[in-house]
Amino acid sequence: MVNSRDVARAAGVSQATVSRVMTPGTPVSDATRARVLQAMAAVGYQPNLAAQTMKTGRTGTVGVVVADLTNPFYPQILDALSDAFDEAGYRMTVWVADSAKNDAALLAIRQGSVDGVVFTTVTETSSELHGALERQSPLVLVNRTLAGVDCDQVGSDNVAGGALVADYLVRHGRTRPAFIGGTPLATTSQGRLHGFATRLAELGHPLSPDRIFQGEYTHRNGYAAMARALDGSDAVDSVFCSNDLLAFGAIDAARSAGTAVPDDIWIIGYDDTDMASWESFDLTTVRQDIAGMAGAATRMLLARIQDPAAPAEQVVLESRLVIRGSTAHQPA
Amino acid sequence: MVNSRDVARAAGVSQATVSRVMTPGTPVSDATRARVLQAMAAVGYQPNLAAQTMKTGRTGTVGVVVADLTNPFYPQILDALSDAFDEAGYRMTVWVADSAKNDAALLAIRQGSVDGVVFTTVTETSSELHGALERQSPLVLVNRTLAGVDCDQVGSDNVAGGALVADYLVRHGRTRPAFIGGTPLATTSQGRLHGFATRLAELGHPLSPDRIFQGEYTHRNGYAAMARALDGSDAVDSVFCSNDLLAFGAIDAARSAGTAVPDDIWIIGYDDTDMASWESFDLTTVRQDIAGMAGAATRMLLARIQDPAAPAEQVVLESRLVIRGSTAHQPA
DNA sequence: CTGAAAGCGCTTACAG
DNA sequence: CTGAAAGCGCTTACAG
Repeated sequence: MVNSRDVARAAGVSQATVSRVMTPGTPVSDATRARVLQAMAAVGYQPNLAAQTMKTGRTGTVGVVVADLTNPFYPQILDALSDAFDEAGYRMTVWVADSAKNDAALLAIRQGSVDGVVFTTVTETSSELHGALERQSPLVLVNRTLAGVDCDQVGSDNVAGGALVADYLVRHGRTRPAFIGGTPLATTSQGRLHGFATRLAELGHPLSPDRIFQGEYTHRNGYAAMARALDGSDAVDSVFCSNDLLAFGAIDAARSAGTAVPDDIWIIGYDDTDMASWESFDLTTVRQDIAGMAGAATRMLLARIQDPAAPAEQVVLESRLVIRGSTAHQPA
Repeated sequence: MVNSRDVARAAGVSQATVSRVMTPGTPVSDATRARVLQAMAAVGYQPNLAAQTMKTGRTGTVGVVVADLTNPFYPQILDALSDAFDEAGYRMTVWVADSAKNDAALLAIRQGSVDGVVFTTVTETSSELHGALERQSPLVLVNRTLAGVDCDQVGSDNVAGGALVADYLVRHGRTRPAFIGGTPLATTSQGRLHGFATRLAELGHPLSPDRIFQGEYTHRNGYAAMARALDGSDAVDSVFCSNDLLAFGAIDAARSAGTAVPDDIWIIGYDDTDMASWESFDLTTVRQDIAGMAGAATRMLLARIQDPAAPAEQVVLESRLVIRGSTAHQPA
């Protein structure tokens, strides 16, 4: 591998001058700069990142932890994060799924292989996480957030989102809804259920416990839960799924059972992933501003890397209901 | 940040000894090792990766370039690659989409920020790629491959896959098929079309040019192409889409147009992504062994990193047709 | 504006 | 088995 010393030799300058040419804001004469740049091109020089990192303490790489990529929400947020970090000139190391990866990402900060980490999928307050925060490791929680934890967080108002759905259903006379949720460990699913159930109760149509189904955020579970909901003795007239993936499964189950959507049953999802608007699903869903979440997370992480001691920021994005064909009514 | 010198001080040994404790196969007495390990734990030591990289020339990180994550094929292969590299103890830097990212990944090898790169989405023979190969940069092409390029490649036999579909359709009397393909730049789509058209001609039912539709690999394009195919004056009785995502769009278009699948038209995809088996699509498709591709690519890249000068290996995986409800017949 | 030199935190011959 | 020392390839005060 050719290094800055080789370039220096070729250009007839010192190694330090080569380094200065690469560092914006350092004084180098135009003539010298030109000679060095030409030498760099001639020998095919690329600065060694490990050496730069060792001197500067910055890697130019951030970490991102995503959950299960079979949930289209994660590819979409990963895509948006990729664009944003790319724009900022950062590389992105990705850890996919399973909770052990959260700790791997935190370890990476300590080992100096990333400058900071975005978590899209925190499920609980681990001691590792607390340790990282005490060490002022730059990290941002996006999507799944943790109440009472003092760190940068970007989420949407899941409670309000759940309430939105309750309002909409009751307003249109759908007073016997079921709830199909993700794992209770997911703070997103918790919030959506809470907002939904609370508002239903306020409106005089409390959600009965046997109409609450919870499991992993998978198509299969959405399908299975819907099959059970349709099987129940008392007729369910609508289903609120705590994400789109579950709703796709629910729609498929309804289709298999010969239950018409929306004639016999209304189905509502959460996220507004690209697929929600596909004709196969045409899903009414609570829209999350995925690109907005990614943009805010990126901005916050980069700011945090600049100033690890700054006060933590919490961003809550608004969500809104997008009405499509899996329910029959336009909003009032 | 605590370094190995701090640990040495705490353990009452030299810094070199601390380093030896971390390096398997180096002689350290049990007593010393124990003292050092205890000191490491006490001070919360983590070795600095940039320093290790500078000495060893290895980063322990590989790069992966994926295209558009809205195509479920890519999340699936990314997932599989993530598992495989994780198992091997490597971190994974991901570049998402657009062809400029291929060059960014090649640059990363030269800068020493990754030890090697897996490309899932090469579209053409760029000079950058050739330069990288001359430099013996460790890289593997998976999924999209390049004939005549001397480097490690893992693909499936797209020509045979296309022929498989032609055989199947003609055997069941579907002799007026259309082809909906991805961008002609994608070697995958090229091969599938080639195999399909060639076999159709051999069977006496040549594919007419006005029944060939090509565009980006998106749901929208699958939809639009199907709409045009259904609109054509001469009746198309079947459609072969060069990936599942296009086929999902095609199914949605048929659904919107009131064209029954498979009664009026048969639809076949390629990939066998998870979604292909969802009830909404129930898609007959050519199955690619995605996990097998990822496993082979990982194995080959790690071997290449060990020995950059070894002869290149080309792996071609078999594909097979998975019959589902978007076509009516079980295989003969 | 430019060079000589120190040092980031490791690994690894070289002695002992 | 262990220590002292060199060096990986940069950045950045310190002189001039």
